[in-house]
Amino acid sequence: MESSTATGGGSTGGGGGRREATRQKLYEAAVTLIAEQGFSATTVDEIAERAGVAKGTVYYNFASKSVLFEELLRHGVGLLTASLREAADRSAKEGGGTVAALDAMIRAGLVFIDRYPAFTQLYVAELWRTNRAWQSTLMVVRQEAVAVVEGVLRKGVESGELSDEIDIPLTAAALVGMVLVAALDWQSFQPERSLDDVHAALSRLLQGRVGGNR
Amino acid sequence: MESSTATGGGSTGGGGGRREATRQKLYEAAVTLIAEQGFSATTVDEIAERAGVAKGTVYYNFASKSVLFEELLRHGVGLLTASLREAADRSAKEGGGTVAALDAMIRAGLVFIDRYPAFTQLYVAELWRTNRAWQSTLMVVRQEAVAVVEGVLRKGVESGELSDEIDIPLTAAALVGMVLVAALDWQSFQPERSLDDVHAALSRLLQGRVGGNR
DNA sequence: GTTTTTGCACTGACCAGTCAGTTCAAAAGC
DNA sequence: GCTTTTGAACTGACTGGTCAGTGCAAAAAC
Repeated sequence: MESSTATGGGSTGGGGGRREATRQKLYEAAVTLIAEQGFSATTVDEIAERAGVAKGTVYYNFASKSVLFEELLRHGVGLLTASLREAADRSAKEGGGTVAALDAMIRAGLVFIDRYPAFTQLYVAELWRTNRAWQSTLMVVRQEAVAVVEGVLRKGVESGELSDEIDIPLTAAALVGMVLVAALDWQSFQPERSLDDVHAALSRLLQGRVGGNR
Repeated sequence: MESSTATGGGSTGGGGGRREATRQKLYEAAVTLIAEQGFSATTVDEIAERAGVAKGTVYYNFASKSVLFEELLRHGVGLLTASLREAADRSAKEGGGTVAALDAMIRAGLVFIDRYPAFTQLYVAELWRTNRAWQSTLMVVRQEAVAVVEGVLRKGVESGELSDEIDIPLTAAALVGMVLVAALDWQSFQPERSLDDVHAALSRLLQGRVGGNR
């Protein structure tokens, strides 16, 4: 269903769907390899080989190795952000309140990581690196994701559900970190656990049933 | 001065001898560079230059680039573990209970990260990578650190202070992640905040004053 | 006199990026 | 219909450069 049509219907660009399919294959190959080995240790030859494509094709489709990587990052974080936002909105519609919304976002985060573990790994590994070409891309993209969480927290404070003592940016970062790290640990070191287990543990922590009042 | 190595500390100039001093300088140079650029993107020549040492000296002191890195990891995580354990023990001696011990460990973690940001960054970036030579080293060393947190949680459950519903390994991972990510975010994106601010935010989260009962 | 460091030339592997050439399906010409 | 042309997509050998690691004689430190 993919490549045979060169017609491309109303799509822009001369080649139609073939090109997009190639790019997709390259993304997929790159994300796994870079997550496993890191950006510098992954060669363009490897990416091309894993995608089943010649090296030249990589450079036909992307200006450089790092441009390929940057577009990968943008695409992936876009997906995550959309997923978080959707979870928050749905929860809001169901009228569960702020804590329910946070909980829904935790679950959405876990589902995302479960589905795209390689991307998550790569994101975490690169996020705090300074001195790299794509650093600014990463910062923008990070802020987008954290902002979704901050938005929910802010609403909670405004509505009086959450104490106005809480530090919104720091708390948002901590929550994101909690989910990220717990999920990566789950994938790497306790893959036998179910998503529900992990969600339950994080939920308990969020709701203060670990260190909390009783 | 700013020494962001996790390798400094303890041994004063006198004890180690000339060779040890050289190794320290190499650790310090390597940790910063690798945190900034990643392992593969950092060259041995760079490390030697930053350490103010000839390239041959690197190979006189370490069998290879990756051996240097592995020893760096072991050393750094050793310091972190010791610091966490000490915080937990001191808190236990003061009789503050489990939550106080967890809180003390959070602070110890923050202090460590504040002192050795480069090491922390590098550790997080490498921790979930598969396929690398030092992967097994990392797993051992990670388990050591998480085990300290798990120990405290376990004690809390046994003494009835914590619900026995909590999932100890997952909760420990989540707590570690929370501290790690919040601290790295603090360093990278909100460096103007004080350690106390960050500690307070995390403390609140731990004690359930965010999503918790009231 | 032994250990450690230096300086530097050298090698062999590896790798990002290039480019001249190939493929093939659709459009144009007949 | 059928041949020819076009050009986007793709190919893979090749280049120029980089880098881990070596070898070694001489200096420095202890």
